[in-house]
Amino acid sequence: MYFVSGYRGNNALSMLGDQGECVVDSQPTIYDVAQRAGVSIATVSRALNSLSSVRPATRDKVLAAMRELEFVPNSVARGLSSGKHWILGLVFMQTAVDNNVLAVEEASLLYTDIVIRGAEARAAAHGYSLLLCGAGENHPAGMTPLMNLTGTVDGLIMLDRVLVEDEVADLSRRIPVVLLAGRGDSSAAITVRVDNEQAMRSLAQHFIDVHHVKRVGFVSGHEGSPDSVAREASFRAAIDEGGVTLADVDILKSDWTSAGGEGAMRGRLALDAPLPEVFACANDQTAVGVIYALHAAGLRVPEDVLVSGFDDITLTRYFKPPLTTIRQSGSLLGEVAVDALVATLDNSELAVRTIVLPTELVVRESCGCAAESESLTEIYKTTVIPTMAVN
Amino acid sequence: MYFVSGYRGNNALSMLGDQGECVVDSQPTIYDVAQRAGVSIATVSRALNSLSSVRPATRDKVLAAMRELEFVPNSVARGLSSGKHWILGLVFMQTAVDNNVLAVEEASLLYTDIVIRGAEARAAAHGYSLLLCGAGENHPAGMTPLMNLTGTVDGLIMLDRVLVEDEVADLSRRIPVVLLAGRGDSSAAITVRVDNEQAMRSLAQHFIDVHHVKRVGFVSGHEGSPDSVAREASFRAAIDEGGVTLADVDILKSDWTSAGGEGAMRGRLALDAPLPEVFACANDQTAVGVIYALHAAGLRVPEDVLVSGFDDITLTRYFKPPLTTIRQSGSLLGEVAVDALVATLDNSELAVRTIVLPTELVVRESCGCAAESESLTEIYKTTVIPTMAVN
DNA sequence: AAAAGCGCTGTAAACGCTTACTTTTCGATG
DNA sequence: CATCGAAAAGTAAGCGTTTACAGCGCTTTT
Repeated sequence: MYFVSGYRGNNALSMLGDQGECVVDSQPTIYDVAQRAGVSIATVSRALNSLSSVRPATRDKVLAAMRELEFVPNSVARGLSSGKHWILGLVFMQTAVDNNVLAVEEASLLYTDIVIRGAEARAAAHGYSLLLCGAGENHPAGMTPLMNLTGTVDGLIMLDRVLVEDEVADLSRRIPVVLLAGRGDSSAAITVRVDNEQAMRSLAQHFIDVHHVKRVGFVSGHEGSPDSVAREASFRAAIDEGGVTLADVDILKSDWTSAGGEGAMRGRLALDAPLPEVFACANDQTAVGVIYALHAAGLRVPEDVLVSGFDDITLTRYFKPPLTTIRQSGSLLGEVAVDALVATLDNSELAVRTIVLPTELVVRESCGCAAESESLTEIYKTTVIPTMAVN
Repeated sequence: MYFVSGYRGNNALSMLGDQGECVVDSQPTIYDVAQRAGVSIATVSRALNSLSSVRPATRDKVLAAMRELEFVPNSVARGLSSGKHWILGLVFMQTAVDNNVLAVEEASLLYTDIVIRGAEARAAAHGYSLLLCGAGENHPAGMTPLMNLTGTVDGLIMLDRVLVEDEVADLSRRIPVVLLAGRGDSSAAITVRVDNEQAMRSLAQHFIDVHHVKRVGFVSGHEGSPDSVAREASFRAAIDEGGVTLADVDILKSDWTSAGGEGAMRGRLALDAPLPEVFACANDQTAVGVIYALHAAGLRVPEDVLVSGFDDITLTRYFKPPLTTIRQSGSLLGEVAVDALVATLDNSELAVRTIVLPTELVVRESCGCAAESESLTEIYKTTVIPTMAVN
């Protein structure tokens, strides 16, 4: 039996009945547990971390005391002491949420959210929580909040190039950073992205080889978004190779949203110039808006114009016509990002600096293929996914 | 000029060039700043918190030192010391994300994500970050991870009744909790929810008064979900009052997803019993699936059967037919939840324990109203939103 | 039987900050 | 110019853990 010398604890279970109200009284600490179990705080800590060298009998005593006191370890204190926080940060573009709520709710939604969910699930599997950090127009303060996270999270995942290269480098000098949907040329961080090149190439080939189009159009995502830029460039490249026309007038600027796609197409229709045979859209929502505008103008899809999307969000399967699109797995993207980050955290070294995920062309009716071919998905599996030690 | 007595710092700017790699060396602390500025750490802390009583000249010296050292305050240490973490936790139902990724990606998506985004934006406005914590089938560990968060976050927002009342009470004994989409009967926590009753009542009235239906059906959300239960009960009550029939065979079980809605309707159609004139669905995705199944069976909407949704997610506006639905603002829900939580954190006391947000009936074509009436939205504004001190 | 080794456990010093309390500084006053 | 009081700055004690190091009681070795 030992006597704890510098005992500081003060709150052996003060569980004053169940009065329902939120009575936040100070919680028991390892000092309380130690006292009750008749051991030192070091032993409590060791038992807590199921570390080596605690005699079973002692461990049981400690565990019992913890149970009796309803002890919950303070993860902040653990974090301060050990430098490990078990929290991963995820930074994403958060478009303005103001009074005009409903008008903007959709922007870039869906896809980003699926990534977030994939990341969360995987993080949880590794024992981490996910700290969300929106960035964008209505999150003004710039780098400061991100820098402050630096002491809270163990690593950072950044979606959609929220920062410029220099800022990423600044950040990654403090903690490991994984970039999502970047262009893959960051020297400061690991990059995980989807194979936009192969995706747009297969789409272009499909249009050319199967539907024999001679003239195509493209509807972009949000200006400057790396994914949008990559998709446009890759599509153009493949189209050029095929000897098909992509006129400037047929490259429409949108913003990832249905409303944007609708607006862009209305604008194009107003020009009264002859339309291309097909519009490839930077994502599914845009395609939905584009088709809506075409319908409104009395044009049929795919009879008069072909349209394709990107992402394969679930809902577009239920559209009329069902959307031909590129399937990419957002959750996989999030999962791989987390795996890469955790691997970095564990090994401090990763084999590859860039991971490219495969896509798949999903042929449905909006490109003019027959309804029966819906389940016929031509698969263009691409790049290697480096196997990473998971778990 | 002072000499710091117990100086512990050790890393005056060790910014070894820019070698791009992630070199995580120990960061400067207030001790380093203090030394460089020739003051004590207390003064540094006070300058950092722009607290009273720091002479401008001194403050400038300190700030300059911080800038030179690229000092970033360690928020974990601040949290441990002050008990304030500037992090809010948000717990949500995370449906399985496994190999069968694409099949399940949609479930409960969209709406929850909008809530999350609203919460994040508002939290950021208050200076807080959002810590995401998924719960559900693939997040096994039960209460433990939530309890552990207790020392990390200042408060908790829980979506969709992830926990039973007892568990909520356990949690709220440690930190303030706000419940979302609950039934409003928790004594342990503040509840924020949408006015399902008024919503379903106005929908029922519309069907009865305008479309003179005699027999209706309902397609539920995920079993046991409080929102689904509330919507079904309210719809039934309003329908009963109107003297209209809601037969058991016309109450279909679904799960918030399009696939679920489609499956449920296929099952109903297989019965070969006469259909009701209208199916009210628990959310928009379900309605999309239901319409899909009806179309597949050669039935027209709204000519043969009327259909309505709930949520007013953006994409359903672009469907054929455009969906009649109940608009609720997910981001508002998230924002109000955060406001309520922050208010609790500030005042330790809030006027109301339950906040009910209004909904709005949005009449489009799927209920049989003319296309022209699309923008004619009958507004049934309901309950009071208690004005909360924001900012 | 003393020395050495090993397995547990205790002590105390971090971790990086906030803050109560104390001391110094400085301008104003008589 | 000494005195006083407020303002500014310093000292040190936490906050709740982890962990290096030390110590104690055994068993094993010689």
